[in-house]
Amino acid sequence: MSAAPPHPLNPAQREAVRYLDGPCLVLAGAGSGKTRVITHKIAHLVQEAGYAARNIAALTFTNKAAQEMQERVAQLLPKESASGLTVCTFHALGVRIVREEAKALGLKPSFSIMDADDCFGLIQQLCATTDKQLIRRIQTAISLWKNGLVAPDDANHLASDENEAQAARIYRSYNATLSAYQAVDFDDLIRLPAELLQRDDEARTRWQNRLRYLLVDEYQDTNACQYQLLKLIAGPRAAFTAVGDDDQAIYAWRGATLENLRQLQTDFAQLKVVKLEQNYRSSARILQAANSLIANNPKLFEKKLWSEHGMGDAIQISMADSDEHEAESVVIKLQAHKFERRAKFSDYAILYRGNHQARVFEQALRKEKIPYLLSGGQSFFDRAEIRDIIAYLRLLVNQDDDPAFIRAVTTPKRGIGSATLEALGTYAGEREVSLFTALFERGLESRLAARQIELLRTFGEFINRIEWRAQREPAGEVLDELMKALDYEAYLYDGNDDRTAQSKWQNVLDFTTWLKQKGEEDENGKAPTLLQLTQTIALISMLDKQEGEQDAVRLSTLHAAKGLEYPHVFLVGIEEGLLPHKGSEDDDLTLLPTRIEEERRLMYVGITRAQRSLHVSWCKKRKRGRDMAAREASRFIGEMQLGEGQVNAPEEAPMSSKERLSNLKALLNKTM
DNA sequence: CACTCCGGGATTTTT
DNA sequence: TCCCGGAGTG
Repeated sequence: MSAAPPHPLNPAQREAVRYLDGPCLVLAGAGSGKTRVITHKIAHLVQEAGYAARNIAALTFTNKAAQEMQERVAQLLPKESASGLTVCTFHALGVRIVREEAKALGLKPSFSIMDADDCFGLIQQLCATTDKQLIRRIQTAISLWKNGLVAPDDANHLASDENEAQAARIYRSYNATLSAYQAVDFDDLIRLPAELLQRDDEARTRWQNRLRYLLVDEYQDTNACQYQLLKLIAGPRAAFTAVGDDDQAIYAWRGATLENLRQLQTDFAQLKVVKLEQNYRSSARILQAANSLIANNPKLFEKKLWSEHGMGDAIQISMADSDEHEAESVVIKLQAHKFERRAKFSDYAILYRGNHQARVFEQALRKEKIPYLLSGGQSFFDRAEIRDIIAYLRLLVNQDDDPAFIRAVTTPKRGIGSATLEALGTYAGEREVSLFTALFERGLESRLAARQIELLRTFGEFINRIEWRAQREPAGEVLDELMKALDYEAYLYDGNDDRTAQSKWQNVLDFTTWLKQKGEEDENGKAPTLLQLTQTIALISMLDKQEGEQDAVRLSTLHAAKGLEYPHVFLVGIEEGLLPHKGSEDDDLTLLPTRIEEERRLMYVGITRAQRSLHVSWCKKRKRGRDMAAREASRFIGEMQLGEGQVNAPEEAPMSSKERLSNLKALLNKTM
């Protein structure tokens, strides 16, 4: 995803952009300019093919990708002709459809969107257990079922053991509870539109006429449900372009299925396949290694990346004595390399399999006072203070949203505790109404002390008053008033030390500022309502103040590095058991028989992030309990087929720092 | 009986 | 880092 290169589209790219006679699959190798193809194709559709921008939708998986695409389209198309263009995530399109078709789906337009935490809590309630492992397992099972278009009944039928049967039962009541809350989960945002368009001819035609051309990014990451939705919207005209790379499919564990790539060919016999094989990112040697590695996977489509860049630097493989030694050694090499190349810290990335592996590298970098950025990090919208506010927003929009009610009514503390809520919950359950509705009912008065009733109703009336205002005033101002009325700032200072309270309050202010700004801006000139804002917020995870400018080494998981590129890459911990990860062997009774292949693709993704230099390392021993366990180099290192002269000799370990330095010097001489 | 403290272990993550 | 579980303490 580099900035648009100065050269014109290459022949394959041009073909992909211009082909409009039917469905089109673009197999875009790593670094082959896929974003460029999508953005140019949008421009082509508008400027050459006579499509109105409002009839075109480009779908991505992340907000970040959508934003980047949006920006790059803006560089190609004048603002007027891009007006009404849809560039958003699958889920954002889903919200739009669910909102407009709410009635047909049995939902109020003010439905809530539950995030993973809410759903976790919900499942916890339903199976009345505190076993987090179990809850998580059920949660992922439900998600996989939904993504695979498996209904609760089917899940029950397919259940092979009691555990699965239990999960299937919970799946059913989970859906029922969501309906009662007037809420949907993330998976429903795709599933509900897909089911609706399947059964409702009129709605289907309407959306088919509205979105007359679809472009799908990262097609290899789509799940069955998303493919279904795509097919339904594309309809018989099948006017779409899917862009993806089967070699970079690394999300099978999340429900994505390469089956969708295969099926594209069977579902659309007239499918045009265009391969983008010229890579604009990496040196030839890096591509050779990547090609050799991935050649070990069975091929869906034959594809071989090449580049016009020179051979470039030798790929380095090194072995370290321990994970600490590996970190130290990587940091030393990085410093020397940076000095030698006069590079910036931000030219370097250290990539690993699991988040926990970052720790030793953080320590080593800190010791050397090297600035670094840790990818991932907790999402802005997951912070407690932000979730508090969002709970209020959700409650203002949808009073049936019980999870939001519970969070709001207990934050800040207003003398309503678990006992009161339990009584309220029992009563609401009997009456089959939401907690909010129940609190105003006379029948509740026999169940709770007068004092508790009073507290609850005070809260209820408070929400009603704000809601009344929220319907006629801008969201940002209502929110300011709300914060003041809650004395939320004082609440933060009450429960935290000054420093954290201050930063939390700052987050709240950032959030309200952001919300106010969102409340104004709108390409069509009309401000989004509180309802729209609240539903949008649910889909945004990261506040996109990506500090891309900072000169700092990037630390990232291989998964999170997908789509990014760095001049110099260190792949660390490349050992059997870690990559491929243990438990990825094919032999056990996993649902997916292709785990090793996915691990290999993960390695492939790692290698192809590198532009100029690649450094692969592994540890001979790694801390395991009290002592060190022996480890082996990953089979993937061998599969890279590095010839003589392409690899520097593995560094011997253990070494003293002195030895290491002299070794390093030798290494440097060799490379120069 | 409950709470805290320490040590060990760890897939991957978005919406 | 974070989370979980076991042991030790009040």
